[in-house]
Amino acid sequence: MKIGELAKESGLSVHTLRYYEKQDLLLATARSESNYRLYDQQALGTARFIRRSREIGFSLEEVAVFLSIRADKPAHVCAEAKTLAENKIVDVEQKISELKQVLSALHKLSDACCGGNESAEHCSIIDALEQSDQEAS
Amino acid sequence: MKIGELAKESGLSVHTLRYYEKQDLLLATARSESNYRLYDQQALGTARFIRRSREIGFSLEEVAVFLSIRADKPAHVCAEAKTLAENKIVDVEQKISELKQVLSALHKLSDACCGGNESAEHCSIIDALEQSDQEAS
DNA sequence: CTTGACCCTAGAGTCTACTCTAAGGTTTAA
DNA sequence: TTAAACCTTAGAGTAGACTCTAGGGTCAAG
Repeated sequence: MKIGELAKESGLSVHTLRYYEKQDLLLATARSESNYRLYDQQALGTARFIRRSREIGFSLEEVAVFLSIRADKPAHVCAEAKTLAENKIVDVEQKISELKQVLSALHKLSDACCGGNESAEHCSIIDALEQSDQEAS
Repeated sequence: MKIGELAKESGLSVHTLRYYEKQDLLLATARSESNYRLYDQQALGTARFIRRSREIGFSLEEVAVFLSIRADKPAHVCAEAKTLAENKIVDVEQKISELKQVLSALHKLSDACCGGNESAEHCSIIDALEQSDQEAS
C-alpha cells in the first residue's frame, strides 16, 4: 500500500507519516521502482499503534520507547512500560489540578462581574486582576 | 525605576518585560539620557496586572484586551471582560475533561499491567495500545 | 496526450511565550 | 581606573508536533 492509503487507513496525514519516518518511528516497508514508499499490514499496525499512543497523551519520545518494547518484547520487562504510564499519570494529574485552580480563579472573576452593558468603570474583573495578591487555595 | 528593578518588583524577567514592550503590552514610561528604560508606579501596576492575568491562564492576546479595557474603562462595558472570562472557562473545562479521559485511559493501561520484571512478551500495556478500537466513555 | 490524482525531496513555516546571544554602552563602588 | 553590575539592540533559538511549500516525477483513465 502507498502512503496515501496508509494515511487513510491509519487516520494520520501523509505529511505526518513522512514526519514520523524522519523521526525514525515508522519506516516504509519498501520502495517502489519509482521510489514511492510501500507499506504492509504490519506497518499499518504500527501506524495505528502510534496514533493510539498519541491520543492517550504520550509524546513521540515516549512512543518511541513503546515501539522499541513492542519490537522486541522478550528483551524488555513490563516495568518499563508501566513506569512510562505511571509517570504520565502523575503528569496528567498535575495538569488537571493546575487547571482546576485556574478554573476556580476564573469562576471567581466571572461570578463577581455583572457582565452587563454598564461601563467598565467599576468592572470587578479588571479590579480583581489589579489586586496585589490573592491566593486561591 | 529601571528595568531590573521593575523585573524584581513585578516578578517578571527583564527579558520578558522587553518582550512585552515589543508586543505593545507594556511600554516604558520614559527613557533616560543613556537610553535606559524608565518606569513609574503605574507601569509597575500594569506589569503586575499582566502577570496576574497570565497566571490565571489568559493568553497575551487576551491580556491585551484587558489592558485596553483597563486603559479606558468608560469606553468599555463589563460584558467585554466577562465574555473573555467565560470563554476561558469553557476552554479550561474542555481541557480538563479531555485530560480526565486521558487519565482514565492511562489508569486502564497501568492497572492492567503487572509492572514486574517479567518479560514484556505479554505486557498488557503494549497489547492495549495494539487494540483496534477502544472507546472510553 | 493530457489531466488529475498521486508521489518525491529538502527545507521553511506555524504556534506561543518566552529565552538567550552577541556585541556593545553606562553606572557605581572601591 | 577598573571591575562588576547594570543597560541597549537586533535577531536567533527553544519547545513539540506537525504542516506546508516549491519544484518536480509517476500513473491511470479517457
